[in-house]
Amino acid sequence: MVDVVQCLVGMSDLDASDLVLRRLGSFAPLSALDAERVFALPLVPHASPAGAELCAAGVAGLRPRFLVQGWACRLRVLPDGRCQIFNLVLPGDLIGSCLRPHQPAAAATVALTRVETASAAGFAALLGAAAPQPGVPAASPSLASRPSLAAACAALERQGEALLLDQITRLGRQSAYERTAHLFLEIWGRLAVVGLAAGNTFRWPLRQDTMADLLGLSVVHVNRTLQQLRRERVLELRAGVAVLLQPERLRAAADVPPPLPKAG
Amino acid sequence: MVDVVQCLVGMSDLDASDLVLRRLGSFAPLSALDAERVFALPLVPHASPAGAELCAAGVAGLRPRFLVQGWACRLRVLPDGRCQIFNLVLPGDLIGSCLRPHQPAAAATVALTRVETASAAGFAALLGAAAPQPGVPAASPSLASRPSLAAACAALERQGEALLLDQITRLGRQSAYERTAHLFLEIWGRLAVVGLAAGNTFRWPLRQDTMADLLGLSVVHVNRTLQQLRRERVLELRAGVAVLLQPERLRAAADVPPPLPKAG
DNA sequence: CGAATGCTTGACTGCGGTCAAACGATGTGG
DNA sequence: CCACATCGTTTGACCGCAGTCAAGCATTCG
Repeated sequence: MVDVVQCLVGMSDLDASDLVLRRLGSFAPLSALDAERVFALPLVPHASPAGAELCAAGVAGLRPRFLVQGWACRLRVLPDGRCQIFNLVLPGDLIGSCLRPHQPAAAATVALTRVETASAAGFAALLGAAAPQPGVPAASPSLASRPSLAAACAALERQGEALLLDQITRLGRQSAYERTAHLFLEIWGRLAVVGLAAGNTFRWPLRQDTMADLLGLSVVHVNRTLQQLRRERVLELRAGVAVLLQPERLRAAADVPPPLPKAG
Repeated sequence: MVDVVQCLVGMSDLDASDLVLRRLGSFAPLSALDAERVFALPLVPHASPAGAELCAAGVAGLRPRFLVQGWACRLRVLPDGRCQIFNLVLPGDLIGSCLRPHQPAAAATVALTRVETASAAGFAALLGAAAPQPGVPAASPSLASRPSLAAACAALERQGEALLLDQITRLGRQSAYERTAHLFLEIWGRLAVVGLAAGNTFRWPLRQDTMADLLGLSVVHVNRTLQQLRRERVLELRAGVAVLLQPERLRAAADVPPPLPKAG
């Protein structure tokens, strides 16, 4: 129960470094040295209100940042007003790329709730330092041989791409019901990694019109689909909190096999 | 007319190095030195038949390759047999990443026609030489100051992501007619960059069921949409050759503003 | 010549969009 | 404290885009 409260209230017990560390270590455990380095990063959170544009599309020279609190998303608005959300950005995720720094973003990033971000400049510097530094012989491929920060970062960005592919599959080949089920499972898993899910329960700050833009549906149909999930007692969704009552049924509905083979 | 024949017959007049050079230089012109370096690469083509899996999903340690002939795609097959194509891989495109080498691919790559690929190992090595570390440039910012190979490569991968976002927009927010129009425009532009389009005319080796898997439609409806485009004299599509009779009307239908602001 | 493959067309159905109205919660000023 | 506005959710009625099923046609190939 304490877990539930802590997770739902926010992150009062989990600071930014801890969060980032969990996120980076979620693919392959970091070495103690790397963990210490990350933990020592000065992650000063900067708050933005809901609706703020955290990153404009096409603007070059932006420094990557970590999202440490709240939810954001990347989206595009068509000339006629239609809007499509590409992916959600959750706490621990990177805004901008560490491996391709300074490249202009392909899409705008917008805060969906009040958010806090922290510059990842120090982290990017770590990446540059981690590989060639004294200690490890230069020419040796430190990327492959041991789980390093650069590898964690690469895995992070690779997962980002995999999530985009999931999104394409949802939109192209799944029904509204399947899409919705799949989305809840995805977010559940991503939040759990950074300790923001308490069992089957987690915060769900998305409005139904936002879910519509994300799932490629109309608001009305999102509502109908949620009603169905509630009626079937598969999902509980009230007051900004989601409870997955029957994850197995959700998984069966979503039909997609567990995404990543953990990979190294 | 000669152009048309050359482009439609294949690439007898354009070797692999030339192709790759055009592709890399399509974002920002390469310096003479870089161009020379690329041109000196030993690109030995390796042929695979249509249907061959060029890259399996989830397998690590793969070396990046250039596609130098034919069309391929990245796709996923759902447990129940439904199939979704994520993007097309056209001549000059990279299979696998140069900036994140050895990472397992998030999706399988399959040849749609007979294809020829050439290892990009030499190119990746060039990258290592041009910019000391893959990732953050150590001290001297060769990335930002002048258009280098690494920048070209980053732009390449960035465009790849932008195309995925386009695909998401198509599937999530556009009608069948709009999706189809948008797709033809995208491919036209991409082929033109590497000299594989003769004016409004280019090869189109896709079957209608492949287009269905790409556009998230049924074969029947792809057919109906193509019929409509033909009836309206906007598109000509016969014998594996596409002609955009009225690109402006296509653009109006696709509704998406010209994608990239050229960016640097 | 028949078989296989891919394209085309028609008839029917249904998922999901649109329009419209009502409802509940929250907030705000008189 | 209430009247009222605003915002998000909910529900119903209706409709159309696109899927499914099924058959027929054109080409290519064995």
